[in-house]
Amino acid sequence: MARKQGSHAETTGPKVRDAALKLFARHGFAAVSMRQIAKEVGVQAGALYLYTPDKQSLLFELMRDHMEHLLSHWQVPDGAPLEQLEAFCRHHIRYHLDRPELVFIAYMELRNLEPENFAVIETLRRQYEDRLQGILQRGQQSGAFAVADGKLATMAIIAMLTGVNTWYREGGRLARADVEGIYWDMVRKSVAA
Amino acid sequence: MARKQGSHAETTGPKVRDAALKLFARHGFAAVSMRQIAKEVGVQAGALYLYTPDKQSLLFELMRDHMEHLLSHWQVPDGAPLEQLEAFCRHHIRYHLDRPELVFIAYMELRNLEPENFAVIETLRRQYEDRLQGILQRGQQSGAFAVADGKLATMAIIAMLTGVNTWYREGGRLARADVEGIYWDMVRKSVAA
DNA sequence: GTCTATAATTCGATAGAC
DNA sequence: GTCTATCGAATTATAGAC
Repeated sequence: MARKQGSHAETTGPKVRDAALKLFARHGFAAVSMRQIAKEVGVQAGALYLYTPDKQSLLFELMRDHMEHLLSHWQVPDGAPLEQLEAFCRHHIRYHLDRPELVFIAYMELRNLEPENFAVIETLRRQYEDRLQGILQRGQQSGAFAVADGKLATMAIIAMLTGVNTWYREGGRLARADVEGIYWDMVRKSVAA
Repeated sequence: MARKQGSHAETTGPKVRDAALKLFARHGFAAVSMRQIAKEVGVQAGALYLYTPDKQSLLFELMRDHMEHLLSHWQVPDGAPLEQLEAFCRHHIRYHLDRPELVFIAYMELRNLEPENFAVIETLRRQYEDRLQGILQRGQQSGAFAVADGKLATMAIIAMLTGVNTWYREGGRLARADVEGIYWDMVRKSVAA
């Protein structure tokens, strides 16, 4: 417990990732130094390079894993477009409220990605948007929705829902279930025929 | 024209502000150096300090001026809540599409403000949100709107509208007037009784 | 696997010449 | 009002001891 040196590969790896997540979310990628991350982990700066080739990879892997998990964690269920849209909205809010730091980084640090990394993240993000756009499109065709422009409505709904992370605080006036329900009600009405 | 030295106080001051605006928006406050700004302006780094006491003031004054202008540029008009809400939405979109860089900075660089500067900007932002919340509250009381939670609806609408800056590109598929109209239609329905 | 030490750059900000 | 030069500190990343 008191030793300052030794082998901790299994625990230090995740700790580096967690420290980077926390500090990037709080201060921004560019404002955080490798020494700050090392201090948070409890090692010297040089030791970080056993777990990441460089600072950029630390950011990219956080964002890529987040987007891939977002995509694999939820699929559009069978059913009517209205039910699919409700499932999307509720899942989006729940997932984003559960991971405020990852969500924040994924939206704020795009410009700090090197071009090839940026392209990867953008492709994943586009896949997520396409799921919602597909739901809206099928609802439009079936007459369940009245959406003047599918792409605009997709971006509008995602922006509206993701905004929950800017104001919602645990233990506040509204419970999570309330928040989910109220957002869903607004989305439902906004695309209603 | 070819001289590299001399007096340019009247032109250099605004150029410093414009260069900071452009570079902060593109790369982020923390990632931009005073030397980069100086290069963009066409002076040496030392000369910047004739126009700003430090880098932080450059950021703060951009954000403060933006928020103050947003507040003074538009007031809630007399009329029914529905008309007020339409005016708010259309103005918000128009104003934000006209100043994408300032809007981006105002939303992204809050965490790079020193505490006292942050407090000033937050107060201004809150004033803007309160205008919309007031409109929704009066509409709720008059029966024009059905809003389950005024604060949530305020944040949802602002997030949805501000999101236009993430995807809209001049000369694209939709004209500005179309974008305004479609967003307004979604907002109107989302709070409809 | 972690440490210490350091190379090579870059940073914000200032001093003083012109 | 601008430039050059520079201070002092911080940066990413690496080398080599243990």
